[in-house]
Amino acid sequence: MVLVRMSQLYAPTLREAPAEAEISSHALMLRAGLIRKLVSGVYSYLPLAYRTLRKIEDIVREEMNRAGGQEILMSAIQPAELWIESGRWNDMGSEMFRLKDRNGRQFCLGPTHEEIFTFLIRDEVRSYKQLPLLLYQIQTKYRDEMRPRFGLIRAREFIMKDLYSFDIDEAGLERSYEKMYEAYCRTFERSGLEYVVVEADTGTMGGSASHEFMVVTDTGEDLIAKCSKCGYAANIEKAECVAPKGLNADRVEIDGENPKEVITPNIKSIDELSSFLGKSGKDMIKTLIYLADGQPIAALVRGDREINEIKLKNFLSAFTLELADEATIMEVTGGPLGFSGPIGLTGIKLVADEEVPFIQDAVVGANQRDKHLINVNYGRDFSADNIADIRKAVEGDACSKCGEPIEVVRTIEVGHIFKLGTKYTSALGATFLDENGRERPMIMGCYGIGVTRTMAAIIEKNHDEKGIIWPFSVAPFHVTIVPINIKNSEQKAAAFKLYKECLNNGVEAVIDDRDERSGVKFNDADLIGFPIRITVGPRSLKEGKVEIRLRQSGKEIQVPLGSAVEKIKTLIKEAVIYEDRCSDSGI
RNA sequence: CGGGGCGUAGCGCAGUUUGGUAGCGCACUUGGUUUGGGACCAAGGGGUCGGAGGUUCAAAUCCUCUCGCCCCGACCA
Repeated sequence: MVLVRMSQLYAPTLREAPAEAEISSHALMLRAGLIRKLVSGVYSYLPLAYRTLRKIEDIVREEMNRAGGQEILMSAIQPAELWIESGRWNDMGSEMFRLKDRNGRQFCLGPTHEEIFTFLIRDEVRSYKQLPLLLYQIQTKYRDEMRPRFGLIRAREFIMKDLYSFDIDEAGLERSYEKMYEAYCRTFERSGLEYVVVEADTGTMGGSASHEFMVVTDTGEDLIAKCSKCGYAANIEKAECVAPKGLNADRVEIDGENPKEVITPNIKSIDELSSFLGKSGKDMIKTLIYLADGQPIAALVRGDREINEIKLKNFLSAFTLELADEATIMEVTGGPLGFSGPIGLTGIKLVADEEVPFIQDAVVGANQRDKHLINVNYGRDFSADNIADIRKAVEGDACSKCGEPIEVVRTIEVGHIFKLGTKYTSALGATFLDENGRERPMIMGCYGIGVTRTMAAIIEKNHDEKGIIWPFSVAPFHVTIVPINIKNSEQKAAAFKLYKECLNNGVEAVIDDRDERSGVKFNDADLIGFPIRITVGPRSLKEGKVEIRLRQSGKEIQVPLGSAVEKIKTLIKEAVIYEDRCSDSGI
């Protein structure tokens, strides 16, 4: 190991955070000299960051290998042909960085690698005897995000571990998936990250099941619903809502007043309608006109609810779903935007949320300008073609598993695992011969961990007002040795002696040999977040001692110079015992 | 892509309303005094004011176009 002197280390720290950094992890990575931005969403990883990234990668690597994965490395450049074969050349849209070679042949910078992994194995793997096969890489991915943000949380270039499993049947996929699930848990535990696993939507990846590994933090981009009682957790896009009970949706005993027109001048939103009529949004039905694969449909939810477009899209089995423009609304409903309602809507499919039939004497749009209808009841005045769970879950909703109220919290997605099935293997012709000599497509799974995003999430979860607090397992260095005054020969000699001893004992250390005031060095140490700081100063040195301070707790102890390294080794071991235990559990 | 904001020294900002030829703090260099939680004194270096065009005797400042960056939204393995 080489001497690392703070005076030489390229870790330019900043007193003030650049104005562009909005969240702690981003600001701290810039301030602590971990990263610098090249362009929007593209960053350079400086020595401290790169050391941590390699540590995270090593943990990932160990866990992938343990689970039977074999590491390979593929190019970031991929030919368009394979994406055209899978149908995703168009599906990925402008999120894909595309380029052409000198002959005009089209390529992309890989946003993900299902196609080329499948291509890699399709001609070589011919027999069930070669399966299961788990291949992975840790590599740079490119996505031209429409809105990069939060530093490394949503970048356009990022490091990712992606593993792909190929199995002979569903049972095999199930086993591979379980292994990966387990490996992910261990990876994040070892990285010092608290996480929750949630059920997730499979999105454009396709496939039957999927789990996301989420880190709960106020600055996260994803919302999840979780139940503290039974532990059920799901991405908000996926979180099921429980249909209301008690009332019978097919009730016939409605004998109140008939629907009546009311004049609602220029009242378009539920809020406006609510204050105009003095009624709650709960007593209204919101009717939204969507284009599903280009065909207009009407979606109905309670006035105070929001449509979950993912649920609606999945329910309709549509490829695309978007709100209809005003012209389409006029054409379909006969009225302008803001006055749509279910009564008299003909020729288009009506999908109502499960709550809709239970709204009594509801307010709905009249499909005419400035008019709404009151006293509207489902079953008597209108009915829907389908009733389905299409609303967004909200805080306090009943848990779909146990009925207790759910919590909605913000999270960062650090890992995502999918059961893909045969979507890619069929499209790309990755087949094998089974025991009976029959040709079958392989059953595929894919499993991603955002390495750079994980680093950001670790900081997001482990910092205070002074800076980063690295968990031992991913800290760029375990120890920083700080001589109070480097010009004092006694301190300097003691500090370097200690430092060499650290190196000889495999303790990862730096020495802050800068001719700075102690305050500057202490503050930088806190900012960078070394788990242990050893202060070599006149106070304790006159008794032959040095001070060991823990970043996490702020606890400080004095130990004789001669036994400092032993003490540190013990401290590191204690922090690492947990990792060992974790590594030995399970399999 | 829609809405909003911002581009002036490495970082944080003032100056723009009312045009007159660029400034503050931190950082940096040199010398000195200091040295246990971001020292002090002195002397310095560093900016085609994002870019292009225009108006004007004169543009950081006014006009037009353009590029970049950030935030909110829509989107997303």
